[in-house]
Amino acid sequence: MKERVDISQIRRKDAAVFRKRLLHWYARNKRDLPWRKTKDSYRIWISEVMLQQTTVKAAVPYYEKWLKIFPDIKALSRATEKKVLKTWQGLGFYQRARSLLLASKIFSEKFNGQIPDNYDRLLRLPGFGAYTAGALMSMAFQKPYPVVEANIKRVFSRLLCKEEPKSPDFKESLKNVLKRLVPKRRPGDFNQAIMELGALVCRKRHPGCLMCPVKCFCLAYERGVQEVVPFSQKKNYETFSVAAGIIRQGKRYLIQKRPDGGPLAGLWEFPGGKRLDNETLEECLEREILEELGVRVKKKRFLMQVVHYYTRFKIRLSAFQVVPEKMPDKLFGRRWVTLRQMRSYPFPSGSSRIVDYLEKEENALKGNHRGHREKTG
DNA sequence: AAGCCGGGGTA
DNA sequence: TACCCAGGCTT
Repeated sequence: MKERVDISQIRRKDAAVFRKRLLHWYARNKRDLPWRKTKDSYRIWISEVMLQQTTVKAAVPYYEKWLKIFPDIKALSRATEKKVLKTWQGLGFYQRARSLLLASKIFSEKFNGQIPDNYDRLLRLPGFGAYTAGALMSMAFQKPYPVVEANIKRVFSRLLCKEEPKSPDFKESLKNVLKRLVPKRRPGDFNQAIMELGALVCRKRHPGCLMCPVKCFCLAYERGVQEVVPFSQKKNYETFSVAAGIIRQGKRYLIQKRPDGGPLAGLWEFPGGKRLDNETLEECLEREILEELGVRVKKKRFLMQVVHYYTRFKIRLSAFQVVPEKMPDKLFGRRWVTLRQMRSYPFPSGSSRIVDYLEKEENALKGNHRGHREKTG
């Protein structure tokens, strides 16, 4: 019986077979994704950053929208952080957006408006790690650099039948294996082909081994353990209750910017905070409003509630309409804004659903007004 | 090495 | 509901 090829010690001839099968499969089966229609390094960069820890489906509409607003490096480098965050709103990991803006300014000022064609230089830029630098080098500049990300880790943990795809050691050894496999011709297609194989065939659950072009290289498949390699582990969720105070003066609402460095930095929200173990939600609201704004709550009315899931916990966010005993005089960077103005401010997804509610409520009021006038007039 | 950073898709 | 995703950065 023919000996299975060990992909980590692959010989030149077998490596050629592996590449050929993979690229042939890719040419016939790749999805029609917007960033695959361009060779523009800026567009490829944007797509790679958007796709960090983000599914293709979630990234596509943001990619289209982003390029309309910031079509090139120059346009991005001249944008405000507020506009950049607003465009990114809902995509998560907002540091990515800030890093894009920072790096675009560096490209404009130090690299003649171009993305440098140099791995070590890229690696020093904000938002560039080993993956993104390798992706740009191979996909935008056609240089044979390997990349290691979630799909590739899963594909190779099966090919090699290794169970620890999260350890840095695995990542390093995988890089060395891939260095010998990445071809000088079409390195970007090769890297994308493995990722596409991971997304479409070598899936996390229910891998489609029968249609896999490289199953003859796969140790997990040979042993029949492709469903349980790599091993996954459970996480536990914690729930936080959060109270938010909606304070209005005429048509304007009080909003505040989340502090730099913390979670959701730079995004805007309503005053409020987490409920402590020893207090009710309404006590929490009163305490937070007093702590943040220095005023006591005179009247409060429950408006609505949303549950929002984060990666490691979830929050139950309750919005109250609040009338304070007196309007806060020291705003410390807070702003009074109308609902129309609020649309240009970036909000976290949970809070933006409160904004949706307020808009709906205001429209309903307008509707009643018109209806009333028509009836009486 | 481990924790943090988000939101949406998925079964 | 609990998992995961074209990672980067800090401690």
